[in-house]
Amino acid sequence: MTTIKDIAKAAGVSVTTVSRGLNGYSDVSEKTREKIVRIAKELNYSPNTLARSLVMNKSKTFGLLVSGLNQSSAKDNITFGILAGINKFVGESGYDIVLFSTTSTKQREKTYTQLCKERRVDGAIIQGIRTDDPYLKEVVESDIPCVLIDIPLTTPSVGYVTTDNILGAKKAVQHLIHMGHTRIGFINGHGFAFVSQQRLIGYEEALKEATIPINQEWIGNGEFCEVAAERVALKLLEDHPEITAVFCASDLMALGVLKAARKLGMDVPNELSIVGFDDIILASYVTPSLTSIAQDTFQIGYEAAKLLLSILENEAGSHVVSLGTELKVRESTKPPRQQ
Amino acid sequence: MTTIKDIAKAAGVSVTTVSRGLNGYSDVSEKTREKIVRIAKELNYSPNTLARSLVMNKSKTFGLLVSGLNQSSAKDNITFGILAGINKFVGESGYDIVLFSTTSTKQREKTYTQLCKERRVDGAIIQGIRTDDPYLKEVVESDIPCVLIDIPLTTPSVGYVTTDNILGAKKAVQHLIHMGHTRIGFINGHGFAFVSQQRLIGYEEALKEATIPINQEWIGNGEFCEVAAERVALKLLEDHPEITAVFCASDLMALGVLKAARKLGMDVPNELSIVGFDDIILASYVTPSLTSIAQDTFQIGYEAAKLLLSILENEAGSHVVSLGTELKVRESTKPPRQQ
DNA sequence: TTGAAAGCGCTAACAT
DNA sequence: ATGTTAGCGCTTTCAA
Repeated sequence: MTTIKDIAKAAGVSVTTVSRGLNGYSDVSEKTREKIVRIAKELNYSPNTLARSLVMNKSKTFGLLVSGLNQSSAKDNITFGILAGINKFVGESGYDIVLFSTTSTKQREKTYTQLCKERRVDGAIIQGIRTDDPYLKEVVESDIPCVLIDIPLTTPSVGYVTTDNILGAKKAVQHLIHMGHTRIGFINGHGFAFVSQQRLIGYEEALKEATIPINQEWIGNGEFCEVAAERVALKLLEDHPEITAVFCASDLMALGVLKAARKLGMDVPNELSIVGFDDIILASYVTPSLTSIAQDTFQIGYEAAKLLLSILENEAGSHVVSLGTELKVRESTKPPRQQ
Repeated sequence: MTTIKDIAKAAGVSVTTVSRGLNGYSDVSEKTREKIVRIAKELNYSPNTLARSLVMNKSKTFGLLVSGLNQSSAKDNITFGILAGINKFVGESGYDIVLFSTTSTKQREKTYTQLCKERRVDGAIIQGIRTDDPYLKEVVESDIPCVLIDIPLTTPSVGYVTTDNILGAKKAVQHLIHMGHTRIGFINGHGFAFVSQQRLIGYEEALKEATIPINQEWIGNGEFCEVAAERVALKLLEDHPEITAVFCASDLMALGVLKAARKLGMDVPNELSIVGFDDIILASYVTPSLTSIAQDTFQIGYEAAKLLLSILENEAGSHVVSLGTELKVRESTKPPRQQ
């Protein structure tokens, strides 16, 4: 493996000069610089980023902690979208990404700070952890630059990217209200997800503004999981046949509700309207296709990486990025039948 | 940032002893070892893997070159599955993953070898490149341990993981033949994909074995792309109304063919049977659901990482892993109508 | 414009 | 069982 030492020897200069020449410093004569570059090429030289990072104390690396990089998340392409977005920005910026595997219990023994310090990442992006995750405390306490996705937390070194979940949920429920629904159920995720808290607020606000009373019995938690949502919806719809529409905090759960409705012999959308959230690919392909609140996961990832870089470079500016949503009206919603 | 030097000072021993103690060498007394570990914990020490990697000349890192980590690959979750599989294995093995962003043209200026050498990865996994990609030549010429996905190439340091695409394609076509189809079209990917070459062989073998003549005019290339496949299928089905079934080298393309059939007013499966490949999530959700040859992308990723580790550790054994497929019969295939 | 020397944090011969 | 020393490949004062 060629080193700058080899180049120095071949060029008859010192390693210092080689280093400077290769890094484009001005204080090296054009002639020697050219010579150095030529020899480096001849010798097929590649810089050793480990050595460089060690001495420069920065690695040009982002650490990535994503929870959804596993088989069970294949159906909702959220993690993938975020990953792709991060990848895009990072490709433009000269950084590389280290994927921390936090899936196994073994790895979970390492703290967030350890993970970052060991690999000497310049910053981290965290997605998919619950608000009660111990990592979060570390994120705040350490001064490692970090961008959280969907967790509202800022310090001088920490920012976050999220979607306007309140407004998104509101749009969904308002869509139902405008169609004439008043008895609207809600299958939320779980209380430890910030997005769930927000979407609940949006749900409640929409109802309040339409002076529709909120009925706690019509609200359930589906753990962001298709089967759990199906189970919860089954009970909800059986216990409360008055419900004419259900808003779900994720499309995956909406799929579960769809199954529940089918089991109960309820026609969607004629007897029950369903609105999802996320606009996953499946939403437009299932039958009936799913009305949903679209969020741009690719953009979320892209903005997260961008924000991290700006924090790293001490740029002034907000540490918060909030993205919009879009209501996609499809076949799963319809005005309620006249009674 | 705490270093072993700090620990050495605090413990009143040399850095060597600290290093040995922390790494569990036997030639250090239990008493001092305990002391060292205790102090390390007190000082909140994290090893600097950069320094360690530099001196040990290995980084406990796999480099990942995947082509499909972008927005346009969201519909087929192949890249995601592979990524998740790799992630699983890697999480169990103590390695970490560096995602090389090869999306941008800028990055593309760096050669494969440069990418790997700069980051000093111990090995690489490459997915989604074409057989005419210049990277491939480098993979062979360099002695960096590498596992290719779906590209049959072995050297002492290179292995590959693939699916039995010949048999897979054969199963698909045989399924159609068994149903009574004899005029079977084929929408392949493109000639620079190994899997396409294999699937073509499988298609031809199945026909030959059934003594059905091969008609080159019934074979087209859809570039593994939904819209391209739709276009190609449109022409194919118009020019050759005798065709009663189409085998597609990917589900995404099968979706395109489905659209083409719809445009031509052909009912699937009554007037046209369609078989796809991959068994992506969408396959079972579209209407009509898609008969498909399932391959396990998660397993591919897992096996790739596993194989790479075994190559790294100089384990004897084959450098080739070939996985099976499974025919999933759904609604898009049916015996041809009697004429 | 160039070079000598120090040092980033760690491991590993080679002593003792 | 422990310490001394050298060195991994690089950048960066400081001096010339």
